[in-house]
Amino acid sequence: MSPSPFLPLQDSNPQIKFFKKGTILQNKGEVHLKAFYIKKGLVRSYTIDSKGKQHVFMFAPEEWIIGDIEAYQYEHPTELFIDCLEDTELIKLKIDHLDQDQLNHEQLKKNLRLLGRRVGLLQRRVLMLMSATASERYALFLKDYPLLPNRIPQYMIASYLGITPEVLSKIRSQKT
Amino acid sequence: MSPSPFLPLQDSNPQIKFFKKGTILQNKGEVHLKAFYIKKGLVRSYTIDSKGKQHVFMFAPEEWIIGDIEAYQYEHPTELFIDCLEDTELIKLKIDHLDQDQLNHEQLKKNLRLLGRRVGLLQRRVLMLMSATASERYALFLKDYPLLPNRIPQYMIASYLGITPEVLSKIRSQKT
DNA sequence: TAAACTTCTTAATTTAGATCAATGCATCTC
DNA sequence: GAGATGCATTGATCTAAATTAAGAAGTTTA
Repeated sequence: MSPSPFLPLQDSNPQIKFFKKGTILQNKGEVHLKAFYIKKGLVRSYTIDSKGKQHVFMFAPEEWIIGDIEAYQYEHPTELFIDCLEDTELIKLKIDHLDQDQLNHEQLKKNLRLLGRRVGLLQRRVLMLMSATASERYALFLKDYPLLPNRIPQYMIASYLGITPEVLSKIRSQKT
Repeated sequence: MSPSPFLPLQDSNPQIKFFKKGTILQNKGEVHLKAFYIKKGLVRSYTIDSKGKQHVFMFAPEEWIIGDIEAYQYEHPTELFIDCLEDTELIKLKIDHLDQDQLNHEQLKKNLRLLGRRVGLLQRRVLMLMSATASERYALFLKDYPLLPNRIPQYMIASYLGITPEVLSKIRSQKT
């Protein structure tokens, strides 16, 4: 797993919430968005395209933050669903905690580093999607996230990589 | 064009530099990275993959900032080349101006918004690369960047969209 | 203005990966 | 413990887009 992000703003009294596997935390079309800091468990965000197909945008295991920064920044309803892949403990954050006035200097700098890393991750993902073959994509995924494959169904990994589950299955069988 | 970013840190005495079309501003493998604020002209970043093929990562016209945040954040040599597509006036920025200590509260908040928008742009790009057909990609590009097509050779637009110039040519001829 | 590059277009061929379909296993659950 | 549901595997097609190739315009340069 890549170097983990961190909590951008400690609520004075952060409330940990519990959710069962399968719970939907955010639906497409919602406007007043939250972000979620994952204490324990595994969460994912995804879109559903015009043909009804799911595309995994990201996975968030322990210590990650997940939310829709795009919708927040550009002020429109979210395209992303967010749901729990495992029983999960998390802290709800207001997404505008990123740049709120009351934040102090240190907290703002933390958030900058957090966002910088996210930009970096996305840059690598874009370049991968533009140039890598199916098996190169899987190899990169294993390198970046060595621990996740055991916790995530393969068809979701395939979706994250932009390939079909059938192709991923074939790649894995060839690798033996 | 999407809402434009802005200068994250005004140097007390910013030095405008001039470069001719074709000038390379950054080479793959460089370590002490700059970012560039474009006053006038057009600049692009791209990678070259193992088969020698170019992939355009982004275009930066007037008022945009371009650099390699990924390499900066993860502290490794850059994968990105940066060059001028037009004669260009720009201001060189230290890339660590993003989160440097001497920045005041307002400047940090500006930088947060800047990075937030970049995350948003990249999120949309990832989802596009995962789900859109060649002609859907071109349609999205025209919507997001209505002014750029006249300034950029088509084979570079194709590269940005992750398709071949031949396919883009066919799409454009059908659209008439 | 001739030669040399660039860029775009068009068409024929190939291919990686998608789609479709059938089967085998686990796990739930009633 | 019988049926249902969810997921992985395998193989047979299909297809969108890549590759290859060649020529037409347009631009630079010398």
